[in-house]
Amino acid sequence: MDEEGLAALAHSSRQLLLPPGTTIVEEGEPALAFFNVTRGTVKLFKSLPDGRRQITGFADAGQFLGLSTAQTYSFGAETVDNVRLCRFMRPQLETLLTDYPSFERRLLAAVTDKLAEAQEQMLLLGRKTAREKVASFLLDRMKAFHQTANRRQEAETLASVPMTRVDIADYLGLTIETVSRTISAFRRSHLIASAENHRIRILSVPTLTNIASGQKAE
Amino acid sequence: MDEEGLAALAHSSRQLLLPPGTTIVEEGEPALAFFNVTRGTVKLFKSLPDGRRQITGFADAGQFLGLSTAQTYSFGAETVDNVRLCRFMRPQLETLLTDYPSFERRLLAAVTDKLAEAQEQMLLLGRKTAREKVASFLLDRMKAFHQTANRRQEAETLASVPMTRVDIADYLGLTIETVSRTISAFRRSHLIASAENHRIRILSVPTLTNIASGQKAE
DNA sequence: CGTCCTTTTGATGCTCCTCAAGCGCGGTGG
DNA sequence: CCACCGCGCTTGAGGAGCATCAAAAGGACG
Repeated sequence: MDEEGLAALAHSSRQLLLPPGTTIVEEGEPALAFFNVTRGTVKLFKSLPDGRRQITGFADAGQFLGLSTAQTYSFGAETVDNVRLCRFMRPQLETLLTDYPSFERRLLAAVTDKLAEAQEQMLLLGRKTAREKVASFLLDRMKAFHQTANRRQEAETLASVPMTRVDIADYLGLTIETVSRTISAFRRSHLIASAENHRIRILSVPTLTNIASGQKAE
Repeated sequence: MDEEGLAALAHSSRQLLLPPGTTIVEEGEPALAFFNVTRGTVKLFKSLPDGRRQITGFADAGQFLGLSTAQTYSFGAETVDNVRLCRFMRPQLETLLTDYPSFERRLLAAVTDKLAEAQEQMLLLGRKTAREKVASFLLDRMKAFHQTANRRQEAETLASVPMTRVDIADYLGLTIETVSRTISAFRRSHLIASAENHRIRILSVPTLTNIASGQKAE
C-alpha cells in the first residue's frame, strides 16, 4: 500500500484505548463501524437466548473485525485484555475501498483467511475430542504469539493465554471444568508448563501436534 | 454489474457438468481454480488423518467456492447431486478482479456472508444439542430451497435434503444414528413429514424454530 | 489479612457414540 | 417375473466422554 493510502487510512480512523471486558460491538446492533486491532486481544462471539455462548475467534494485534454486509452485526465483540484499536466509520470505509483498490484486495484476502480459519475451527468443534481441542488451542496460541511478539529464542515455545477458562471453554465448545482438567493432565504429563504473565510453555511441540491432529501418540 | 463485465465473466469461465460424488477440489492440492455453482449442491469439508470428517458447508446454486489466498486448498469439495458449475482459472480471476471493481466488491460481500454463516455454524457445533442441531439444519435447508426454487405456495414449507445421512451427520458433528433418531422423533411428533424426491415438509415452522434456538417449547 | 473471584479437583449422571441387527428399496441376473 | 444382493436408513442395547453439581484451593486486590 502506498504512502498516500496509509495517510488517508490513518486520517479516516480514530484510535481507541479500552480496558479488559469492554464491549466493542453488540450482537444485533447497527453495523456502523469497522475496526483494526493494534494491540491486545479481542474475542468475537455469538449467543443463544438462554445464555449459551460460542466464541468464534480471537482477534490479536493486526487483525480486522466488524465487517458486515447486513445492516446489523451478527456477532458480539469484547476486549480480553488492554486493547488499542482503530475505528473506521462505515461511509469512510466505503470511500477507502473505492479509492484504494489495493486496500480492498487486502481486505478480501484477510476475510478469505478468516474463512479458512473458521473452517478449521468447525473441524475442531464438530469432530475433535476435548484432549485434541485443548492441544490444538495451545498450539494456535503459540503460533499467534510467534507472529505478534518479538521473536526471541526463548519465546519460540511460549503461548500467550490472556483469556479466562470461561473464554477458552466457550471457544472450544467445552466446560471450564473439562478445560481445566485437560490442561492439568497435560501438565502432569510434562507436555506443558506454566510461565509468568498468563503464558504457557510448550515442552513438546511434536507430541502436542500429534495429539491435536488425532494421532493417539502419547 | 454491467453488460461488458458479464460478457468478460462468461468468456473467461468454462462450464462443467458433474455427476453426484465427483471430487471438485482436493484438500492440499494447488489452488488453481475458482468456481461458481449454477445448479445442484456441493459439499465442502475438512478431514483429520484418521478419516474423521467435518462438512463445513453446502454450496447451492449461485454460490462461489474455491477462493484461497494460500497456494493450496485448505478444504475438499465434492458434488452432492448433479451439479453444473463455472470454472475460472486463477490468473483470469485476478484479471477480472482488477478490471471490474464491482465484481471484487461483490466477492468481498459474498465471502463476508460466508464468514457470518460459518460463525453461526460454530455456535451450532459448539453449543447446540443434537435436537437443536437437526432442527436448525432442517430450517436452513428450507430457507435454501426458498431462494433456489420457484416460490410456489406449496413449496413454502418444503426443505430440500439431497445429501445422505452421513453428510448430514458430518455437517452437524453427530453420528448418522443420532441424526436418524432425531429426525424420526420429529416425525413422530408431527413436526415434519417426508415428501417425494428427497424433500421434507416442515409442519410447524414456529415450533422447529423454537427448538433450533434452544427454547424448550414442545 | 480478609474477601472475592478464578481455577482446580472430585463424585455422579446424562447425552450421544459405539456396536449390532433388521428394514426398505432399487438394481441385477437367473 | 421374482429372488437375490447391496446400500442407505432405522431401531435397539450398552457404554464412554464430557457435563453437571459441589466444594476446596489458589491468587489478586483493597
